Amino acid sequence: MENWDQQTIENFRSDLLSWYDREGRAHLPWRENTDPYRVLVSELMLQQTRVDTVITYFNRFMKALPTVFDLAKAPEDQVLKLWEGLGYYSRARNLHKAAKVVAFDLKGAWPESYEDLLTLPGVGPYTAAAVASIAFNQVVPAIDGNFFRVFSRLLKIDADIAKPKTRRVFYDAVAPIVDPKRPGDFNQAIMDLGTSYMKTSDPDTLHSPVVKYNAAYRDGVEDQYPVKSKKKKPVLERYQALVRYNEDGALLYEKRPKTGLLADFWTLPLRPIDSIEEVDGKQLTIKPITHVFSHRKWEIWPVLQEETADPAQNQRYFTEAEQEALALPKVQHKILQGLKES
DNA sequence: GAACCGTGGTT
DNA sequence: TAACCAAGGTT
Repeated sequence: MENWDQQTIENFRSDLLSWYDREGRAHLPWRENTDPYRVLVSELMLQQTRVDTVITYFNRFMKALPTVFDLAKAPEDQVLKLWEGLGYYSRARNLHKAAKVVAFDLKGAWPESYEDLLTLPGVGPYTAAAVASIAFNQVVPAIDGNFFRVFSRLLKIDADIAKPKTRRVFYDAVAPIVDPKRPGDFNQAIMDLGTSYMKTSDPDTLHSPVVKYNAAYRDGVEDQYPVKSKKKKPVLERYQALVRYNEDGALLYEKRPKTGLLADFWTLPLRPIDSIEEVDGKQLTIKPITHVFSHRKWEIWPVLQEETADPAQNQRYFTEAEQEALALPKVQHKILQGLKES
């Protein structure tokens, strides 16, 4: 691992920030100002999600709920509808909870320190540091995937970034490097660097504004960084989706459990099947509907049912108009699309 | 600390 | 296509 002296650190800050001032993504909507509410909403949305995807959601969200008080007062249905399709829905519920804490418990007085921000639901080490530095000028490194990638290459840090304890290694190495005058811009500059000249695949390191600080590139081993162990592949699960209409043409849905995957969302009733032979002649599609989550792969066979008994306690019929007003997960939209095409 | 938690784009 | 990746947090 490299160790920079004070002069190198100061030169690095200067080169990084002058590049950021020239070529940083100042146009991103959440960089319009440093309102902590806007910063928090954007950071929650950006967790494990691409910038291009978030832009549309962010603008729509801010237009519907412009202040932390608007969000705190909003019904959860509205928040989830604004989040529909973004995934990781606990983020939306935690953001809603955090807004209630700030608006109601704290009367709009935002926590400004890293430690205090960490207490908000959905706010972990990265997000607390991002909000603290961007909105409140606190000098802390916002260690995300970009940060790991950029500094693993610059400093040749060999620790596996998939391991939780590695965060500490990076924190210790980089905390002294964060610019004390412009910590928020420093962190955002690292992100911009990490998605441009120092992106994951096919980087353009030679033309990077900080190429002269890049130890991995200097030594011809840049492609070995960051060190990251592999994820496990999603496990296949097969289901029948029960397709049942009532006399009004409304479709039967079932509420998912309050915890776990797609917690508390409505989908068609899903019944596990152990083998393909269990799907009988009533199936509605030639091919199954497939959907991949982060750790599971669903294979779904829609099967037409007769309207028989009354809906169970966790079931309800929804008309088409009611379905459109609901926040539904992507996999449910896929099922509906599959039915329409059959 | 490993497993869990969505979705869409890229290789 | 399967694997990998993208501004992580919670349990």
